[in-house]
Order: sequence, then C-alpha cells, then structure tokens
Amino acid sequence: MGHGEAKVTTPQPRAAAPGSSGKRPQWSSDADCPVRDVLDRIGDKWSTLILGTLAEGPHRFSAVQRAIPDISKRMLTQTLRDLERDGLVARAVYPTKPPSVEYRLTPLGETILEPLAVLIRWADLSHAAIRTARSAFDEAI
Amino acid sequence: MGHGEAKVTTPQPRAAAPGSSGKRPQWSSDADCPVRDVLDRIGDKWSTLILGTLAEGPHRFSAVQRAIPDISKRMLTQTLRDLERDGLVARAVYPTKPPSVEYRLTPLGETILEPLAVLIRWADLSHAAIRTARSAFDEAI
DNA sequence: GATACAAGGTAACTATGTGAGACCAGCGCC
DNA sequence: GGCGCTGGTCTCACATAGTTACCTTGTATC
Repeated sequence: MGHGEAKVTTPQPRAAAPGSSGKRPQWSSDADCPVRDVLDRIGDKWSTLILGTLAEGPHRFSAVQRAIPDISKRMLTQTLRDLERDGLVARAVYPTKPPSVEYRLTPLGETILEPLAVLIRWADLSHAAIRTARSAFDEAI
Repeated sequence: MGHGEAKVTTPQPRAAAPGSSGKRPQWSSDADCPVRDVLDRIGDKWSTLILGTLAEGPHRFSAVQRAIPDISKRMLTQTLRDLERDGLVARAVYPTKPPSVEYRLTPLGETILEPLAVLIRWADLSHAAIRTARSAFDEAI
C-alpha cells in the first residue's frame, strides 16, 4: 500500500484545551481552531527548516540531514512523518541498491511557503527592534 | 518553545544544499536566525491568542483572561511578560482604587498582525485539506 | 571478517512548556 | 473580622519536546 510500511509509531493526537464557551472572534481558542493546528505544526523547532529545505527541491533523507546539520535523526524522522501526515510533504521510496527515500513538498505544502515567507520578511525587518527591546527590558530589571 | 533565555546552539555554517545552485536561501539554521526568534515567540500556545485579543484594543489583565478562558494566570503573566520583553506589548499601570494594569500592542506589535493574518488565512483555507490528509494517513496505518 | 552506507527504530534520559492551585498586597463591603 | 476583587508570584507536578546512543537489514567496499 503505497509507501506505508505496516510499522508506524502510534499516532498521538495532539490534545487541545477543553472547550471554551461564549463568543468566538476570528481568534478562537477552540480546539478545532485551524490557527492552533497550523501553529502547532510550524511552531516546532524543525518544521520550517525542513519545509525551507524541501522548497529548494526534493531531498533524500540524508540530504535533508546534511542541509540541517544540528537535527537528530529521530527528530528528522518524526517531523517528516508529521509533515507527511498533514499532507505537506510526500515520501517516495525507490528500490535502488541501497534503498533511497525522497521527500518533496506536495502542492499543498508549496502553498504554505508564501505565508511563511511573509512571516520571515517580518522577522528580518523586526529582529533588530526586538533585540533592542529585549536588551532594554533585561537591563531595566 | 523557548521562553526565557535564547538557547544558543552551536552555530554551524552550512554548505549550500546539494542540487541547488549555490544560492544562499533565506532559510538558515543559524542560532541567531530571526526566523527562529519569531517562531519561538509566536509558536507557543498563547502568544497568538493574546496578540489577537489585544488587536481589538487595550485590555486589562483580567479582561484578557476573560477573553481567553482556558489560560491560567501563570501562563498569562508569563506570555505577557515575554511579549513585553520583545517590545510587542506595552504595559501600563493605573493607580486606581484597585490598581489596574492595561496591556496594549506597541506599534511594533501592530506590525505583526498582518503576517499573522496571512498565516491565519492559509490555515483557514487549508485546514480541511490537512484534516483529510491526516485522516487518510492515520487510517493507512 | 570489518567497515561503511542507506533510512530508519527504539530506549533512556533530560529539558522545557504548561497546568493546578496556594499565597500575597491593598482596598471596599457588610 | 471575613470575604471578594485587583494583578500578580510561588512551588509542585506532569506531559511533551528533544537529545544521545545503540540497534536493524542489506549491499558494497576494504
């Protein structure tokens, strides 16, 4: 069945906060809030780095690891699996002499690149101000 | 995500990704990478919710807590402090009968609203596809 | 036989984020 | 005096994220 070997770690649904009640603005704290979903995905330590790497084109497992030297194999595997589970990354196994596995962005995965780029642009523009504010705050203590 | 001190991993200069034409991508895994800074800030559980609440106007401490019912006082205080430290939120104390504290976005804080809105728009558009992919993946196990 | 690579799996451990809830100050109220 | 409100701080405990290290299967190389 596709690439899916029968052995996969048990998927752990991310539990969310108990239901809130009352008005819901566009910023909802509900469990099924899509924002929460997205931020839980890209908010971790490695997802954006991996997406950025795959944005340059398909990579094999070890190629991703070379591109992001300080990631451990375990986290690379796990993050890749999570991204695959969410349909942002596709995994293809080629039965070459040493079997090689290739990861690439799906069409859906490509669409997150632009929102991410907007955020990155903001980060680049603002990080000087943030660092200044941070220093000022820390010295004011 | 990293609250408090920035956890500095050993900065590793990385070579150009294989297969790419030597262009330096904006996706760096360096420790002082602004993207990491931003995602560490907004990637946590409450920051975006608080920013969204304050986007509607200044709020007092307890008003924010009413707007986000499932946040604990501890996390509210801590996240507000972190946002203040980064210059995204300003804190003003008024010596009223019970002293009241008002939080509002700084001009810098206002500027993150748009990148965030772009991301939220993507999340809204894509969360159906993500959930579908997730279900398919989970059942393929 | 020993070593290395491919792409992982797994266990043991640590670090951190988050939550629950007690406690604190000053003030008003009855 | 006792209770509640304001905006916090504090400690304890837990669950999850993340790291390190060692294991697998098979082929190729030394």
